[in-house]
Amino acid sequence: MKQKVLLGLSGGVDSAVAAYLLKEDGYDVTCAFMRNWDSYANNDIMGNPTIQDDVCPQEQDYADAKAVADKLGLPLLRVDFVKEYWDNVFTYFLSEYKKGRTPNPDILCNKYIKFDAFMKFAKQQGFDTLATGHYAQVRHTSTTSEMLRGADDNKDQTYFLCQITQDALQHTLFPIGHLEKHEVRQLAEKLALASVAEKKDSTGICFIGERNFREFLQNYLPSKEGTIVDIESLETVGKHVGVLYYTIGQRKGLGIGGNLGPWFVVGKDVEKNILYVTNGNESDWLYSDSCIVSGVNWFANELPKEELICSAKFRYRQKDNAVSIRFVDDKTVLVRYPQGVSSITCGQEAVFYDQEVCLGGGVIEEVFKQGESMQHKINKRVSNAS
RNA sequence: UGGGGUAUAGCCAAGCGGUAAGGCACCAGACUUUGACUCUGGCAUUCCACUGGUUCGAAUCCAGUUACCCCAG
Repeated sequence: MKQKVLLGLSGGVDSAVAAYLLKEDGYDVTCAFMRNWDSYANNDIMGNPTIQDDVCPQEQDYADAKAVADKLGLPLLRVDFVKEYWDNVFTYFLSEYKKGRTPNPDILCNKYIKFDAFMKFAKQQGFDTLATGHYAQVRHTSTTSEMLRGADDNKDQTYFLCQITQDALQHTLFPIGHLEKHEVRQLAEKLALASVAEKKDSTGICFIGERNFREFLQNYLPSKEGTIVDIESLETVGKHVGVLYYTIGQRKGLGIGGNLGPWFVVGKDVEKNILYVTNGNESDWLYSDSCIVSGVNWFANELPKEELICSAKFRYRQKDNAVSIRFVDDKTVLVRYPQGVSSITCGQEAVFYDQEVCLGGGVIEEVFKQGESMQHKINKRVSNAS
């Protein structure tokens, strides 16, 4: 009997080709189009470039997905996790921003929606396996499954998948993970999947889309003007419109002119509504050498007992950083990188790799330099001056 | 109201008689399933504080006006 697979079909080229490959491999494939965001119900008005369009992008994506499913002769379901997305992803997203941190919603979307809510739906509907068009690979063994980077290292998406459970991984297929993007497009071309073959890669928050980000946040978090202070001289160098809208390492949107070159955000005081910046991208205030990562999801059954030498990414598409990590408890690791890495941001994810294997990842809680938290360094600098 | 100095795009800032460098900011693209970073392009068609003058030709020289700064009082 053919294995039943439920494939998330987004209306993009990757999942379309994944559908074809699964079918070729002899699976009994059903497709599902997911809708997780309702712009009107979710008050996603400001900063939304398509809010006035006649055809909303989601429906266009559905039409494109439908065309693919029809072309391949596969059934297409529609599923709706708008409530789950709001409750499990977006609520957390906003609460993190309110704390002055910078969350990564797409990692939560994979954890709670695609590989949890959607996975449960699949099981209820009698599917053995879930598939998606991610650039990632799974290696199944008798006891566990490993997640490997996608073969196209320019498109590798394991970073976003670091929080899915071992159990979910065991029931997952990534049909295009061994391909490179241009091969996927070629296949789509060859199969005459006209609706998606030349479609531009989607960007922005998954299921929400490209937004003017500051305006997007303003739909949910109030503006509150304040000062921008140079952490070096402690002089006011500009004004901001809301400390929550900026992130560590950010250059654009500060509006600071003058002759000192570009400025970068190094920290913020949410209470006092002050944004701290530094001059030049080589500034010491941007570089840290260790951090604490919490809520770690580790794919292997056993946690390493000793310090482990591996590599890490602190943001998507960042080059691998050489690190050593040590578990301080079963969900928390201390990550060290004495060479120094710039702009590591609390709330973002640190994801660990051993060569091609994605080991797991967790949320960056606190960032240190020479044993002192970057936040403390800022606080100390400010209080020493006053 | 003595003397000296400076006035160039939103902010800095080159230019010193031959027809407006550069940086920051900003805007637009590219890159990108988060936020960022990065890259590329655009950004004073000339009233270069203002008004006259010299010159084939001035932001650049001269005179006056105005504003600000500094040193003296």
